[in-house]
Amino acid sequence: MNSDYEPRKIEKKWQRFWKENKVFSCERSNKRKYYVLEMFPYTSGTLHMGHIRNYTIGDVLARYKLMQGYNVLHPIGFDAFGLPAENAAIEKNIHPQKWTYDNIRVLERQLKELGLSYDWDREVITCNEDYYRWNQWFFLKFYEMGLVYRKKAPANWCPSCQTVLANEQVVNGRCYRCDTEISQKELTQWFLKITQYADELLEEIENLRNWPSTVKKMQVNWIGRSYGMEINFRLSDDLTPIPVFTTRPDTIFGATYLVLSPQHPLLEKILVRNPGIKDAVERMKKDQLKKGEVEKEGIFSGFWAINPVNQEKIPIWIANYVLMQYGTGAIMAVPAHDERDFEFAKKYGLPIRVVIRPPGSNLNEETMSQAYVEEGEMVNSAQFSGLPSEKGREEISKWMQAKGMATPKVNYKLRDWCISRQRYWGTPIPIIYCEKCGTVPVPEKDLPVLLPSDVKITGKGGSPLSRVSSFVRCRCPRCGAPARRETDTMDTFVDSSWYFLRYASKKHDCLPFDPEEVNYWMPVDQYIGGIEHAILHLLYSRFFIKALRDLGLIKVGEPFKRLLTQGMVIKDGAKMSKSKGNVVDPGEMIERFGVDTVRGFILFAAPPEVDLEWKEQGLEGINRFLRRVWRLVNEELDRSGQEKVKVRAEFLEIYRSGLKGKERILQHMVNKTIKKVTEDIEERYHFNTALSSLMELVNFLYQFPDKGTSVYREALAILVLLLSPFTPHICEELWQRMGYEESVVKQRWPSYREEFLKEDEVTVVIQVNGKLRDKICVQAGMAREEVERLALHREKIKRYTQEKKIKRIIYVPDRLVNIVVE
RNA sequence: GCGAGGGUGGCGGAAUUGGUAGACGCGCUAGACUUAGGAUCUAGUGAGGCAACUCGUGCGGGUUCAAAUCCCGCCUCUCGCACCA
Repeated sequence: MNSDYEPRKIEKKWQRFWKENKVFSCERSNKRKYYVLEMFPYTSGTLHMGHIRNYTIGDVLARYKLMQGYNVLHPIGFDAFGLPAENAAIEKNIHPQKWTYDNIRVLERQLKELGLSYDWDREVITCNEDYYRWNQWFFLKFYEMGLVYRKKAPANWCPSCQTVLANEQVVNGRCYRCDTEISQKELTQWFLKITQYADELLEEIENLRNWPSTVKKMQVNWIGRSYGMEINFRLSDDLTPIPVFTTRPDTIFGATYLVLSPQHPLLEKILVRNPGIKDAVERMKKDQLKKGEVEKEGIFSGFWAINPVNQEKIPIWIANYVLMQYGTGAIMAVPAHDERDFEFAKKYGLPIRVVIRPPGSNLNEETMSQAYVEEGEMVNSAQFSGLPSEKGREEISKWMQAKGMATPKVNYKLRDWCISRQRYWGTPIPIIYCEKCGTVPVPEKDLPVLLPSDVKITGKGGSPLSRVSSFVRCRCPRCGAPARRETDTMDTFVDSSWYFLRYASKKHDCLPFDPEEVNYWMPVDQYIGGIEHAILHLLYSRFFIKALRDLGLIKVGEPFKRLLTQGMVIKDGAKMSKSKGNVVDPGEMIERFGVDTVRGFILFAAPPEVDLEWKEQGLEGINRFLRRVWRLVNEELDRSGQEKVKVRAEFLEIYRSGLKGKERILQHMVNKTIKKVTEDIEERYHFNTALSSLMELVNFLYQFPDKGTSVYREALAILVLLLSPFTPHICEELWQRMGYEESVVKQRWPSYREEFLKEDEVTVVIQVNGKLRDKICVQAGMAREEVERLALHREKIKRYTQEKKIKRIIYVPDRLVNIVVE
C-alpha cells in the first residue's frame, strides 16, 4: 500500500471524479433545499487569497449540508462587465471581450483546482448576451412600472473612469474603484427609483436576523430616514416662500438666521440684486465638492426672511455647510441648539437665543461654549414655553400645520440609483430617441439590444458607443422615422443584483428565470462575501428583489436570509497588495502544500469573520496534521488489511451501550467530537475550533493503545467523515482506501448520542474563598454531601480551613466546590 | 465629532449560560530515532520563585462565594459615517 501523502496526485484524481460523476449537480426536488452562495468574482486578473477564503467557507457549508441530506445549490459565475476590461483595451490593445473571456478561462481553471463543490452547469457570465438581455428586459418592465426615469441633475463624475457614478459609489468624495476625486457635472441620466422602497428597505432590516449588525447599521444609516417638518419662511420684501426642513420644530423660536445652500435656486435672484457676493458663492460651491469637513464659511445675502411663528425679521445667509441635495437646501439656524449653527454663529457673531433649558439648570447665551442639543424645557417660545421639548415638538407641529405654516415631512439620505454609465463594456440601455415620438423604449421583441463589437476604445471623448454610427442610427419603433439610440450602458451593479436568480434556474430563455425554480430555491440561505459590499451590492440586490416581487415574478421580498461577511487575508499586518509587496500567490501555495492544506489553514487560523494573518508556518502545521491523519489511517490498513477495516454503513460499535474501559473512553471522545464539530459548523461557523477538536481526536487516536478493534476503526471512519467538508480530497482518498465505494460526499453526516457524552468520572475543582486549591476526581453525579465531605478531608484544603469558621459552601454539580471561610 | 466592534502567553487564537484562564496550532526547550534532520516520535512550555506559594485576560474602581465574561469611568486599536439640518 502506498503510504506517502501526495496531495497533488490525489487532488487531481478526486477533482476529476467529482466532475465526471457530476457529484455536485442539483435539481429541484421535494427535499429540503439549501442555497449557499459566495459573491461571484469580478473577471479581472487571477484569484487572490481573499477569494480562496470566501469560496472555502462556502464549500465547507455546502459539503456539510449535502451530508446532512439537503438538496444543495452551490453555484458560481462571473461578474464580467465593467471598466477594467476597457482599461485593458486601452493599455494593451485587447478587445474587452477577449480580455474578459481570457480571464474567465484562467479563473475557471483556478477555481476547479480548489476542489469546490460547484454545479458548473449553472455558471452565469454577465457579459453574455443571454444574460444581459434580461437586464434590458427588467429595465423595460421597470420603465412600465415607473420605476426608472431620466432626469438632468448634477452627477458624480469620475474624470479617470470618464463616467458618472451612483451616490453609493462615491467614498469620501472619491471614486470607490480608482480613488480619483469626484467632480460634479450636470448631465441627463437614467435613475432607478430605489427611494420608492426606502421605507421597506429600512423596515425589513430588523427582520434580517442573521445578518451582521454592522452591515445592518450601515444600511440604516445610509437610508437615513428622519421625521420632521417642512416650515415655510418667506422673504421679507416679497412673499417668495423659503421652505426649510427641520427635525426640531420645537426650537423655531430660537432661529436667529436662515441659511441657503450656495446652490439654492433663490441665489439667482439674490445675485442679481447683490452681485458682489458672487465670488464667495462660487468658492463655497467648490468647497462642497471637497471630501470631509471643511471650515464653515458664509456670507450675508443682503436679504431678510420672516419667521412665520413670530413674524421676526432674520437675516438670510449663504453658507458652505448647507447641502442642496438634502431637505430643501435651506435651513433655519438655531445656534443655541445645533452644533453646526453654533460654530457658524460664533464665527460670524450672529445672535444666539436659548429656547430649550436643560433639566434643572440654565443656559447663558454669552458664556455657553457649545450648543445644547438634548431635550429639555422650552423657554422664550411664546405659548409653548414651559413644555417639555418632546411634547412641545408635537404641539408646535400641530399648531403650525393648522396655521398652514408647515407640513410634516419625512426625509431620506438615500437617493435614487443613477445607473447610466458613459462606458462601452456594459448592458446597452434599451431606449430610442425619436424627434417626433420622444423617448421610446425598445419593444420587448427587439431585445436584446446587442453590444456592437467593432468599437474603438480610447478612454476619451464621451461614451464609446456614441461613436458607433451603426449602433446609434436606428428607426423609431413607433413611427419608423430615423432615430437615435441611447448610448449609455448600465451600471454593472445591475448585473449583480439578480445573478443569483439566474443560477437558480438554468438556461431559461423565455423569461429571465423560471419562477417555479426560483421560488423553490430562493431565498439564498447563506450568502458569503466581503464587507465592502455592505451598502452597494447588498442594498441594490434587496431593492431589485422587492421590485421583481412587485412585478409578480418572484415570491420572496428579501434575497439573502443569512449573511456572513468574512475578514480580509492580511500579511505582516497589512492587506495584501502589490504596492506593499506582501501578496501571497495561491497557486504557488497549492503547488507546494496541496489544496487541502491551504483550505485547512485558512479555516483553522481564525474564525471567518475576523481578519486572517497569513503565516506559512501555520500552513506547515496543517500539513503536518493532514499527514498525521493520513498515516493513522494507512497504518491501520497495513495492520489489518483493507477488507477487515471496511465497516458497515451504520456504525455499530461506537454507538453500543455497555462498552468498558478504554473503548468506553474512545466512544465518549468520538461522540464528543461529533457534537463539537457539528455545532461549530452549524451554529457559529467556527471552523477553527471544529478543526482543533478534530486535532484533539487525532492526538487521542495516536495514543490509543488498542488499535485494530472495531471501535477504533469506526472512530477512524468517523474522523474521515467529519474532516471531509474541510479537506475533501484527502478524505475521499482515505475513504476509498478504507474500502468504501461511494464518495464521501454521499455519506450521512455522523450523529452523536447524548448518552455517550456523559462522562463516568469528572474532575471537581475545590476552591477556598474563590481560589483554586485542589482538584478531585469523582464519579459523575455524586451527591453534594459526598463531594463536600471528600473536599473537606483533602490535606491541601484542611490547611486553609483549619481553625476557621466555614460560612457556606457553594456547590456546582460535577464541577466545583467553593468553601467560604470566616 | 458620531456610530459599531476589538484589546487574553513570544505569535494565531480557545474559554457556548459568571464556575479549572491560555484548548488547538505555531514557535521555542530538552530527549529519542538517525549518516543527517528543516522528517517523525516523546516530554515540557503565562510570569516570578529552590519551594510552599504569589501574580496574571488594556488601565482604575465596583457587584459577587466566584469576573476574560456583569456594571461604572478611562486608555488604545480597527472599521464605518462624516456638515443629512
